Amino acid sequence: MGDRQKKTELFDQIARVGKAVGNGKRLELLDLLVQGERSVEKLAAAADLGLTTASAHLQVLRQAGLVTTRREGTKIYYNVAGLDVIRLYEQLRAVATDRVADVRRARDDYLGLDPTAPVDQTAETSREELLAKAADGRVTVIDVRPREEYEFAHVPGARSLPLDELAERLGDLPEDQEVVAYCRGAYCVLAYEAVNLLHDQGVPARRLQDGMLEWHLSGLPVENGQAA
Amino acid sequence: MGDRQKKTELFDQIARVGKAVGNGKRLELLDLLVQGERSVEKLAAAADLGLTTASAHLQVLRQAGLVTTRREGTKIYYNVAGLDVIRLYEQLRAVATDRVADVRRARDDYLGLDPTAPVDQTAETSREELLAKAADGRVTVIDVRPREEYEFAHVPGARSLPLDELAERLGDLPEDQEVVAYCRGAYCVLAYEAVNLLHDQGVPARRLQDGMLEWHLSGLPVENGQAA
DNA sequence: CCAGTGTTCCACAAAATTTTGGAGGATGTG
DNA sequence: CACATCCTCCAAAATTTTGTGGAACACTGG
Repeated sequence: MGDRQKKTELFDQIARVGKAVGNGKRLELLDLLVQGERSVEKLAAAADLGLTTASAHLQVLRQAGLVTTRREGTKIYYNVAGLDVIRLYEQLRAVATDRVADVRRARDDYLGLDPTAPVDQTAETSREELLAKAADGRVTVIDVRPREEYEFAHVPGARSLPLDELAERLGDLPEDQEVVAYCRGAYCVLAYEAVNLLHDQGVPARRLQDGMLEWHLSGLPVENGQAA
Repeated sequence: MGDRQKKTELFDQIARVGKAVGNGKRLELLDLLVQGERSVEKLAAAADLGLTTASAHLQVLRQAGLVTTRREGTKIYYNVAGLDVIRLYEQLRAVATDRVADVRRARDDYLGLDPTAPVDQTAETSREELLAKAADGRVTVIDVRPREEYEFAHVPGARSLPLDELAERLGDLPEDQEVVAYCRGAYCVLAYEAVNLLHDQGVPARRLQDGMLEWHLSGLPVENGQAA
């Protein structure tokens, strides 16, 4: 009971899961999968990887139990294994952001934020605030992610308006109503860009704090299916 | 905003934290540190590592922001950086246990459990049950970890009775009262062994569900300091 | 200031992971 | 059945990580 060799074996086994999240590309794949299932082909393209390399990384994630697969015809769709995996990913991101200055720097750089500028509180809406306003119909919520991700899961009542199409479909938005845009999560640029675009057009717009990932983890309800 | 290179850089940075928990020996070190601060020397001995190897692993953990150091005279004590790190560790362990059959096998093997035998529910006490009984003074709670760990943090009202000393100090236990033993956490063997030993001596004993790690994460109060 | 202890830094060899291209398997289509 | 598509498996090359001694460094006590 409890000898050296078995102890090492146990920790090595757990480390397999750690190793799986110990590679930037695999985290990127996981980040994509959190938004919905995808084929190997799509994942490879989105993460800028060769097909075989992507496949190899996905095998590592699969053997660590973090993702599952589903075959449909000739394609194989990958998916995160469950909410616990999303929680692990989020916790990893939280620790990284809170504890490592380089991570914050890289994030600010990626999001194009000026770390010296004070955060503009009025540009963000909390989840609670959004729910309250949405109940009264006082706000238009737009999901600026690609349509497939919207279809997989979205904030109840939100409309799909992918960033690509936003500029040409400004007319679809109701007049004189505040717009709240959201995207994948805390590290997603789409909503930032959407809000900038809307502001340039004189539309009063705000960004939802974080995004779908955190909405999910908060245990808030989610809708799925085709756009209305 | 949001170009390929910066995205890769961001995920690679986050992966540094993932890599840190992607090695069995580092997990073992983390597991020790969760129970309290320790010098490099002690850590190396406990994890069965060379001094320089242990030091190297600790550097990786430190650069990932998972542990902090404190100098006291000639020694350097390592410590986990915060509750968020413990939460990450626990989440990793939970996912590993739930999602990977090999992890469960390794755990059962390490703990000496028979995976085919039904779990003996009566052998375990939940945290809630323990708190209720402890309030009435109907139970003797013993902490069977090494004394330093007890001193660093323990369940309020528990007595320190390290497994090493248990056999010779049976007389210290009050007669005719149930004994509940606990140790480090779900993967710690000490409490299992303590309960076995007590049963052999005819003492009615049970094991606390999980251990100090989970107690901590449940947000329950903790005491520290010398043994009473 | 010197000796001694505890720890980190450095450099090298060993081991593991990642990438890549090609072969091969499963499924669907004409 | 032949053929196309999508993906996995395999093996070799490129890159990282790990383990291990010795040198260097920081602090303490004399």
